[in-house]
Amino acid sequence: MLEQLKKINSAQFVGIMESLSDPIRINILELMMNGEICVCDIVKVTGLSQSKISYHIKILKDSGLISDRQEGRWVYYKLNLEVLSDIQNWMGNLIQSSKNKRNCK
Amino acid sequence: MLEQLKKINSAQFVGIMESLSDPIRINILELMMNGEICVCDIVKVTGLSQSKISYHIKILKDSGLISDRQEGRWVYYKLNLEVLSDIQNWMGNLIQSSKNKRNCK
DNA sequence: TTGATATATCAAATATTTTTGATATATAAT
DNA sequence: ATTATATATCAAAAATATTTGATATATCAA
Repeated sequence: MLEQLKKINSAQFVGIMESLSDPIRINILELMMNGEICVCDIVKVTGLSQSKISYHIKILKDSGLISDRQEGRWVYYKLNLEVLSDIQNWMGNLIQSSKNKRNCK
Repeated sequence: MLEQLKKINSAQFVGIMESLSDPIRINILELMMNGEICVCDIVKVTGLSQSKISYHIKILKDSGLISDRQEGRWVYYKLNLEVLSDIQNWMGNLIQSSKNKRNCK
């Protein structure tokens, strides 16, 4: 099946969608658009508590959307663009399959 | 700003991600890939309770991802492909901006 | 070595989402 | 008119997710 060529499956997709389903996390991702950022800078910019930011970052990391790199006391996080592309493709597939199979209208 | 040309904003994006963050709802969307489907058929195919399906369908509908059409006793739902495209574009923008702004590596 | 900073984690409190079973409404069939 | 079917909605219960404040660990600076 062509399906098996897909990089992510339905369960992974749900996991990533879950990690995107919160405004704080979207905000964090948007901050990462400019490249790497450390936890303390996210805390400063957002004004939210450190433990709250750590909590949300963990969810993003567990879903695979971001990855980290430690440098001394700091941990820098950045977007995993490949995973975002996978999601984009998954949606593209859904759209395409729908268009092809659509029988009426 | 070019930003204003975007079809959906960050809040709408979160709303749609929320509606995608549940396996039952992804399952329902996948069923809609084949075109319109009524609630009772979703109930039959999934084996889940009718009120549960109605609950999840409402979330999908409220986010704008699906739309409905009544025919007699039946209500048929279908994917809103334009909204899916909007989401796909939103991700594309995030990816592109990230690539452009990325300074290191 | 002592003190300060960055981050993660934990348990308890809160808040939100989901499930369940019951009921309501509309449509159609007998 | 009565009965059956499709769907939506509601309130209570159950399940999950998030927030909060405290504490632990590691790194660095003085």
